[in-house]
Amino acid sequence: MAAAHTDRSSAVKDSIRESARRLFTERGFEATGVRDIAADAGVNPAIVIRHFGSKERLFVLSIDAPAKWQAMLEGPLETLGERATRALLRNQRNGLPIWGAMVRASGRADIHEHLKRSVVALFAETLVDRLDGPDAELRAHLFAAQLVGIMSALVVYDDEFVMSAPVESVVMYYGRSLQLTLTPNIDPGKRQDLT
Amino acid sequence: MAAAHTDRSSAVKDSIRESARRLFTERGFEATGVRDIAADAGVNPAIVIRHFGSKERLFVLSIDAPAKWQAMLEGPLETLGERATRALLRNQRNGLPIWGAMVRASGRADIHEHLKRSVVALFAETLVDRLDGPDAELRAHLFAAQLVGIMSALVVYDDEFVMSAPVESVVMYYGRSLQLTLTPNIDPGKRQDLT
DNA sequence: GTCTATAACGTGATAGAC
DNA sequence: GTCTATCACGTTATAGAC
Repeated sequence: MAAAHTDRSSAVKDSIRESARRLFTERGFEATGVRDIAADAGVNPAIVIRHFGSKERLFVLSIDAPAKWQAMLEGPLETLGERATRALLRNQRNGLPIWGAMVRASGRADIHEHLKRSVVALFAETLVDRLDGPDAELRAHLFAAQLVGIMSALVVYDDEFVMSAPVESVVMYYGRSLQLTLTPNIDPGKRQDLT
Repeated sequence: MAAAHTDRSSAVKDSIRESARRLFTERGFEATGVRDIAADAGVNPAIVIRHFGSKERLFVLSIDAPAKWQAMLEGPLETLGERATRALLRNQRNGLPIWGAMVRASGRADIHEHLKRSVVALFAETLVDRLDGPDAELRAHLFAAQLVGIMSALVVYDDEFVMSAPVESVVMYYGRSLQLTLTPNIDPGKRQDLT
C-alpha cells in the first residue's frame, strides 16, 4: 500500500533532517549548502527542496531543542536563576550552538519568526504564570532577555572569558542576577536590608 | 599634495558608506546587495568593491557607533545599571538596529570578529578597571552579556512586550539586575518600590 | 596613474521538464 | 526522483576616461 512508500519517504526525510541539523550546527546556515546536506544524507539535492520546500524551512524543522529547554525551566522558582545558568553552561557545546546558528540566520523572515517564538513563547510565556508580584509578564520577558544574553556570550559572539570561567563563579553572579528578576522581593543573599 | 584626487575619492567613499549604513540598517546584511548600495549612492557596483575590498568589509566600516556607546558607560558606577538601560531603550530605533544586523551577519568571520570586539573590548574591557571587589573581570564580561541580552530583545528577536513596556518599569527591573553584577555588595536603596 | 564603467565568471538556491 | 535551466548574487578582468 501507501505505507511502504510512506515509510521509505519518511526515512529519507529523517535522514535529511539529521544531516541538516549536524551541518547547520557545525557550519551555520548559509555556509551549509543544500548540496552538502544532500550529499551527507546520500540523496539528490533536488529532493531536499522537494521534501521541505526550501532550505529555510528545512532549517526550522531541523531544530528540536524546545522540549529540552522547557525542562530547564521546571523546578522551584527560588533556585531557577542558578539552575538555568548551570544548564546553559553545561550545554555550551551541545544543544546551544544550533541556537547561535538560528540567531545568525534570523535575517530570514521564517527563521526570525521561529527565533522570536522560541524565546518569547518558550521562555517568557512558560514562566509568566508562575511568577508572583507586580509586572509578572514584563519580568518573565526580561528574564528571557537575560538568558539570551549569556547564550549569546556562549555561542554568538563567543566571549572566551565567560566560556572558560569557573562554572561556580558564573552561576554565582549571573544566576543571582537572573534570580533578582524572577523574585525581586526575596533576596537570595544574606544581606537582607529590605526597608 | 594629493588633496584634489583624495577629496573626490573620499567623497565617493563617504557617499557609499552612508548608503551602505542606511540600507544595511533597514534591510540587513544579506538582503542588501552591492548593486543596491551602488545604485543608492549613484555609483557603479564594481567601484564599491574596489574601494572597500568586499561587502563584508564595507559593512564593518559602515558601523560607527562605538564612540556613542562608550559614552554610555561613563558616569558614576553606582547608577550605571539604570543609565545603561535607559540609554538602550532610548536608542532602540536609532543606532541599535545596525547592531542587530551585525549579530545576524556574524556567521562571516570578519563580522564575527568585529562583533566580538564590539562587545568584549567596548563594554567589558572599558569597565573592568573601574570595578571593585572579587572577579572584576568576570563581572565586567557578565555585565556585557546582560547588555547584549536586552539589546537582542530590542533588535534581534524583537520582543514586542519589552519594546513597548513603560521605560521606567524596564529600567527598574533590568537596571537593578545589571547593577547587581556591577556592584554586588552595594545595595541600591530604592528597594521600597518592590515591597 | 588613479578612478570608473562594461561585461563576464563562478556559485548558490530553486523551478520545471523528463 | 533525476537532470538541467534560470536567475540573482558577490566578485573580477579588462579596458576606457580624466
